[in-house]
Amino acid sequence: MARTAGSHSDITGPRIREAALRLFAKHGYAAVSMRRIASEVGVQAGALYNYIPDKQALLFSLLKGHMDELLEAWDETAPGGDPLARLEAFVRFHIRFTLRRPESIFISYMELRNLEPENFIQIEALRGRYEAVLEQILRDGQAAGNLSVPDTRIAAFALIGMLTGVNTWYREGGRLSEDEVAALYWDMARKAVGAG
Amino acid sequence: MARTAGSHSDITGPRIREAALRLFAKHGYAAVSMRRIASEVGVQAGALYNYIPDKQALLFSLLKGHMDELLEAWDETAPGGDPLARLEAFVRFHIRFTLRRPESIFISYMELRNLEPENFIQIEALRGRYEAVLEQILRDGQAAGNLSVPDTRIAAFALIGMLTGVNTWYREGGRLSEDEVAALYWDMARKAVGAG
DNA sequence: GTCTATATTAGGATAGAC
DNA sequence: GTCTATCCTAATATAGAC
Repeated sequence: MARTAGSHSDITGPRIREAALRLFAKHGYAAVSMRRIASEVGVQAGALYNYIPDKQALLFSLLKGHMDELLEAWDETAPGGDPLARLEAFVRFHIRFTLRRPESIFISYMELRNLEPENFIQIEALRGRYEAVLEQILRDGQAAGNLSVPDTRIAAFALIGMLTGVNTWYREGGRLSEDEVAALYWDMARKAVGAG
Repeated sequence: MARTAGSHSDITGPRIREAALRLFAKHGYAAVSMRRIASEVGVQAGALYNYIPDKQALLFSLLKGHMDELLEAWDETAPGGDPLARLEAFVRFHIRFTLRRPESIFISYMELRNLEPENFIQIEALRGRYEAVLEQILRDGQAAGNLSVPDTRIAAFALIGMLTGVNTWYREGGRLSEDEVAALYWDMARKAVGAG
């Protein structure tokens, strides 16, 4: 949808972020030029700089937005009570989020190395908070005798790695629904932490 | 170690590959220039082209070399017999390989998107062969009643994701030895597939 | 707010001297 | 086999017209 001229401040900003997210996920931050993003949006490269100060800020904004959204979504979802129920909620939440925001999940750890040091520190801190959520659930479950893992910290990493890996094979419209995928992963995750 | 002149064909070739592997893993293929690789090796950029036709061929060569090495190493390691023993061997093999070749493992799936189509197809085929190894073990174990997973294909992806994730936290010289890490992961992997 | 035009820097790759 | 020098292309970012 090529366009010619005029003012579209309301929609251009979001469209820049959408295009950048999609292109960064597909080709990588360093491989995507500002011209290419602009072309996807239907403007010239110079117009992007009405919305972002530079390319790095665009990447940071996408990652920061993703992590904030992830943590807020969990805070709204998180149940209390039984550690095992909380673990199941976390697993299903993570799978659902990963399936619905595959590009955000993808760049949020693929493009960490392209963040400048200050930005990297901020994103890493948010990531750490998310991992700590799972580790706390595992610790509580261990203390309550609901489950048994050799090391709560490493078990948390192992579980997140297992769950996030769904991105490598899942394609929308495939043989399994979102709920079926979540059920499969919950079955394996539950057993992995000795709550079988 | 800057150098000035002379002929070093025996060592320059391998050093180019080592430098490229390290830099690609740290910063990403697209973010690393040929000049930077040359600088690490201690030659000028033009000299690289005595060893490789272009940058893309360098990336492909690294990924191809890694996958070949991975598959050959497994063929030499793979035991026969009991599916559960084969599964344990696979888990320990994968953890050991991942810990010893973190950079190769890292770029072998981070840089897939920077491969040109023909090259991508080749690497994907090799990756598929490796995943098929694990899936066959799971199928055999399922048939023999050694283990129980909801879906052998997805369980294979889940396990590989879990195991490869060790790269995100393991640092040499940390509190855990390679064998201890392998034991932790084997414990979780074994339980995850219902062979607890 | 967007365009066109451009300053400036850096990239991949090659040519020819040594 | 490596160096220096360079071609050519493309990148980020900015300036000024509309």
